[in-house]
Amino acid sequence: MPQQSNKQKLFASKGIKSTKQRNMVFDILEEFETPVSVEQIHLKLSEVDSTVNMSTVYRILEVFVNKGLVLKTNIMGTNSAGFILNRLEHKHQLVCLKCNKIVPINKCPLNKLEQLMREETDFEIMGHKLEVFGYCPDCKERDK
Amino acid sequence: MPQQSNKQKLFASKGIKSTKQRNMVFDILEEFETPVSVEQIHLKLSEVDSTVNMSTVYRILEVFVNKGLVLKTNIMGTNSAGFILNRLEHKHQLVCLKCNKIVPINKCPLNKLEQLMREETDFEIMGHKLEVFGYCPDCKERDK
DNA sequence: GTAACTGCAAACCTTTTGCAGCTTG
DNA sequence: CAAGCTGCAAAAGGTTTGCAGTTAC
Repeated sequence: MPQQSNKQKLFASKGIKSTKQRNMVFDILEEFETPVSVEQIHLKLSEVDSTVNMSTVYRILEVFVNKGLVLKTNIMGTNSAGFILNRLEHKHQLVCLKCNKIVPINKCPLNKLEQLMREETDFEIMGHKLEVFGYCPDCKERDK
Repeated sequence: MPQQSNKQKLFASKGIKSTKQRNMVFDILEEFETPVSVEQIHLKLSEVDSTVNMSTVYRILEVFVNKGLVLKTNIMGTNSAGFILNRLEHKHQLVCLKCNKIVPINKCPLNKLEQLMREETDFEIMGHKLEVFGYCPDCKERDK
């Protein structure tokens, strides 16, 4: 099973001990292309194993973030954190400030910018997050 | 005093009633170029008027956000919201995932992208937020 | 076998809310 | 004056932590 072994290699390469819980959380993260809340992850986990504790999820995500496997952002319109796998490719979002509707953006002019910044600042760049704010057609009309 | 009157005009144009507290919060926001937490705002307020309540600050910021005067994001590495004036010009940041060091980015290739999105999605676009994540030179070395 | 991970329960911090009194236009 | 804003105190929501028991290497 090469899938399995890829994940194990990834964990090993980052110095992350492999546990049942960490494997499950990672699998869940792989299913999503937009940021997921801890609650969502915990809920999905519960379907398979209802003994896994919320604080365990928090701790696992903290490890993943520190090792660069996952990016932590926040979920628009809430006070909770959102977590997303730090894939090489990525998605951007256009977010309505009023109704929180989300429209994906399919263009990304930032790869060149990243390269430029790498050279200028000597940061090791892991990824980026772009959010564009505005009012969607519906809210735009309703409000004025 | 033309400054003052500009602010009043801005409030009026958005249908925001002018109060002592709102004026003070707005003035504080003007001092910052990166997102500020509610606590920071409340602290600064206290220096001038220690009777202003935290919940008032929250409610004022909510109004400002709903009227498009202010953008709500989050402060990296914390669980608290960050607020920043929705200026026409804006700044971007390069954030170290490890030590949370922040380096400003002086290039923004996104104005064209905004225009493009406006046409494609019919959103009324108010602004955008770009965060680039990585490890700063110091942390990059320290860790591997 | 040992260091690291997990579950549980409690603590902590941030944000929201109901209500009574006060301010602004 | 009326509508809307504010202060206070309490509740709600999200996240972190200490500890004892368990698991991965």
